[in-house]
Amino acid sequence: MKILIVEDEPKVASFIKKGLEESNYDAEIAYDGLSAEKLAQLYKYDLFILDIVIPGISGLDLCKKLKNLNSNVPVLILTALGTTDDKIIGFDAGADDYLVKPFEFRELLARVKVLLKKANQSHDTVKRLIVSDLELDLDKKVATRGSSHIDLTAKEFSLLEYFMRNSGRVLSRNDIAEKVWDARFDFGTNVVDVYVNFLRKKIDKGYDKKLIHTRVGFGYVFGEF
Amino acid sequence: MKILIVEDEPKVASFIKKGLEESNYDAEIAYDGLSAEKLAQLYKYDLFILDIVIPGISGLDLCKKLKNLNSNVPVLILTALGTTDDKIIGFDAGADDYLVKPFEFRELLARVKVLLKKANQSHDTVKRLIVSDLELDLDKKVATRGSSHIDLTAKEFSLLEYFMRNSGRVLSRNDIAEKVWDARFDFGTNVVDVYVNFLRKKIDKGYDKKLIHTRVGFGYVFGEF
DNA sequence: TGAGTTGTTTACATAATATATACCGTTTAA
DNA sequence: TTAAACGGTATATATTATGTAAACAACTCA
Repeated sequence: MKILIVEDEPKVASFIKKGLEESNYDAEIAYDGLSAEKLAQLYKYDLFILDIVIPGISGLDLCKKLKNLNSNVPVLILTALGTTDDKIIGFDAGADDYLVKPFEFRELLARVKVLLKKANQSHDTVKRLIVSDLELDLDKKVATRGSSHIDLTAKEFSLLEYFMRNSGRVLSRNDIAEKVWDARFDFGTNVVDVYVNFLRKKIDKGYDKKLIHTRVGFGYVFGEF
Repeated sequence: MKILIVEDEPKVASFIKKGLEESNYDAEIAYDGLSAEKLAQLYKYDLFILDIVIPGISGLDLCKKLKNLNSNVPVLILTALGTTDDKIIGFDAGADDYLVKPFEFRELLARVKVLLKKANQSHDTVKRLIVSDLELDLDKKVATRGSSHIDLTAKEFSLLEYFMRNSGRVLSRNDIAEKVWDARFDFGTNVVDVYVNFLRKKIDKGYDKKLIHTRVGFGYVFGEF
């Protein structure tokens, strides 16, 4: 995770950088608006931390420019300007969060984590999928419901993964066959039904709250109800 | 955009509710943890605003539960507990933002806006058709009128979808039969009438404003009148 | 290599549910 | 007033889903 810190006070900048690096983030510093902009054009960052009062352009204008470049990258404004008016202006410039100096580093870290988590979710670096009390470990290829481990075969696993990644959405047999079995078009088989049955036995049997639901005429939905 | 406010102080709760409604958000209040949980299971919210100190379970536990239900829905913690430790605990519970009372409403609004923007961006695969107070969720294959869920069969669903996509236009039985039943030409059957009847029972029965109207000699129109 | 094991798919009987039809009473338009 | 159009319901038919068994395939280890 790459973070760009835009801050003209060297002491503050390196304090933040060190702290972030201790938490295994990859942090860089730009001491003015112009170099920040150039860096942002050259490299791909996952988060910007901006001071408002910086040499060159204002942090707010920089924020707008960065958002123009790629509005998906979150911006956290970190500044001494703490009135509500300041904050509103910051948010209007496109900031995703606004933290007032002086601040405790732990809070900054927590907020950074939240901002990066969001970006990640859409970016698919997730190691585990969680729906209700069911957890699917994508590395270990096992599921856990409540406190009991559930072993899955390869097909069961990919079916469950597909279900969990699309929980709450009704999936037709065709959708499922396409994604899990790479089947082109309607093929005269009931593999999907059979595997749904297998999964139910392993995941839902014995539990009050069922997670696999059939929508007659539509397909299946995964999730709590 | 539907927001659930969990706050036991009636004054504070309704203050927030009014403010949000002035900005055209659809806000509801739960005065304790248990009812909040139930509401969250029944309805789809786009944001939760939680106080930590509430009757029933703690706001933090509630936050965890909500995130388990659907981690995509953002949670903003709004509380009087303002130490950094409190905040860290809040973020650890899965909160997306943490605002300390007393606060200026404008700041809350700005933060709410940011949280909803994000949710929309990443989660915009939810396709819904909306006509009047009726909503058809194309992913979940359910309709919602006012706040009550309506289950539909496959044929009912595709008929309603056709209606909603062509609301305000008079649709002849032939049009409908062609699109929903793939029927070529006039066929000696009354399926369309029967299914319109089924839909009326599920959608219009008990409501003052009917959405399905018959144009004798022409067909049907869908929409408010 | 080949017997045993496990995983995957097919086939089919049974059950659940949706859909279509037929019918009759009611409303509508001329 | 009358014929056509529509609303509503019961029932038969067709479709869709479940669960089991067995066939087939792939992989394991002596």
